[in-house]
Amino acid sequence: MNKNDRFVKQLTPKSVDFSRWYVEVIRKAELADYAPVKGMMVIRPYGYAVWENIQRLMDERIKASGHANAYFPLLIPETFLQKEAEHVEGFAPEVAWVTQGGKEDLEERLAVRPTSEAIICSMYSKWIKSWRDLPLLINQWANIVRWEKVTRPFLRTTEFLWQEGHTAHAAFEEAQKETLMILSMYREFVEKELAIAAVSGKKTERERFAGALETYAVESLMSDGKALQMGTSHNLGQHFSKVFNIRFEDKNQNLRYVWQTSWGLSTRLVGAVIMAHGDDSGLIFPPKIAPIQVIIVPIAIGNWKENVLPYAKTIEEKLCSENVRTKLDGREEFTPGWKFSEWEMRGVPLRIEIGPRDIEAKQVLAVWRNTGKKETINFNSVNKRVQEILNEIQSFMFNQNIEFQQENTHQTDNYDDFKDIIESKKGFIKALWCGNQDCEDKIKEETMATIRVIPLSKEKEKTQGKCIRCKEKADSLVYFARAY
RNA sequence: CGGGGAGUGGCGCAGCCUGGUUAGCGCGCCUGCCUUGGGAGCAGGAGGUCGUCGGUUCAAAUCCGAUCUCCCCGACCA
Repeated sequence: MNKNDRFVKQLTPKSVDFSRWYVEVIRKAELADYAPVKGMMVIRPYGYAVWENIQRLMDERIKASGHANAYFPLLIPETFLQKEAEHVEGFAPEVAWVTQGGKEDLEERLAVRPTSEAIICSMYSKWIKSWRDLPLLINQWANIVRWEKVTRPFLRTTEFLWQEGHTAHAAFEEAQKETLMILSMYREFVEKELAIAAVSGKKTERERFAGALETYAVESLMSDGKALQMGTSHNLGQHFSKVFNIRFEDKNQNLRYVWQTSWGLSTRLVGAVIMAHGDDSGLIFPPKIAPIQVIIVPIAIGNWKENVLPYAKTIEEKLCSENVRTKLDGREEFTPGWKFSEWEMRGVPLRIEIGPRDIEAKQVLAVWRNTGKKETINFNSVNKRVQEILNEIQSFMFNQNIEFQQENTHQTDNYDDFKDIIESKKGFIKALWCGNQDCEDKIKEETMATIRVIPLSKEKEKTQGKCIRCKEKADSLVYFARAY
């Protein structure tokens, strides 16, 4: 067995078995581990660091757009959940219930929140009395429990972490504006920070959030060609304000119900980053969210501790002082080759090698994780150049993902072609649709593809024609895909 | 929740069909020496009531039943 065989044995190649690669790389890279309760996982420090970066970058945006963070209770009385008919019907199958406190049975059972509309609305009805109280713009970072039948680490777990924004407005137009503002914020976040190309738009009635007037979503393609919802933004209309009695007196002394929105994105995004960017050697993190952006591997030869290590430490300190997340791997028990593979598997975007030859030449060797490209950098310009390279890697990864999305976005007006593409090539299919839910259901039955989004910017000329399946007059051009 | 597969030291597996010494192998781990520019080598060592509960038996990792968890494929979802 040669060295390469041995390496391959450690991680199922992505190209051979995508699902297996996914769960293996999560465990080997120590992102997460399974917990004893079905569908629950432990997010380990390396995985949690990714979430913390996502959280930080998202939180900045949430606050910059005028929202404030708050925290609402984990447990929701059953009667609260039941107020909005569609809401309770939608979530009933996956709610976990608390029925006992200590040894006493509770008079009313309590839901472990599957989402917080009910509890937040009940509070909003107390807080909102006047037009002066609006808009109310609150976000919370919280955990959520949904008793899903099938679970996968990060993508769908029984408990997950997310942010959920809940806003209340005086007019429909304001709520709609908020809904779409958040939608574009999510998309910008996904593309800029996660380096994943996205499409955004409205959901069909079938895919709409339980209780919402309209649901919008950002969707991306994973590298197996399946689509993943990256974030959703809902215009709740007055569905909740009417049942929770959230009213305000306007400037003309009329009593009115508020218009609401809610929106969220979750730890699922960690899974998205894994699936969108990884390769046969393991993870590849976009620099913006990488827990470690630069790994320094000293080449341990001879009395390297005297020759090499001090230089390596100096470089580490320099980069850290510039807020580049840098780690020096000075462990003596592993060879450089072992460390190379290890940090590649763990997705560190840039590796810096420094050995006696480099010291001699007053340089370091930088190696790109995504392309394998190598570049020598003079000692004096390490700080500047490393930061440039990290930016280059970020945009390279994004551009590459845009290309991937383009290559895997097909368009057809022939249903047989449609079936063929979904089966063989996967990816997005842009096709005309009549707007009829029955047709949408049939397409799902026949092809397992669903409508991911109806793009907002309708290109008028393209929406003219016939529905891909029923051949009735088309209502809109939509994105179909098989989805997670 | 339906169909399929799997649970044996940290990881990957063999053993089970046909019950019977001390449950074995590779990797990892610990100690020492030696190495280190793409997963080094040698020597010694630690670690397992075989997922859990119950049954059959003189005797169970092995046979039977139940249950939990994981993986894959469907129906449901961030």
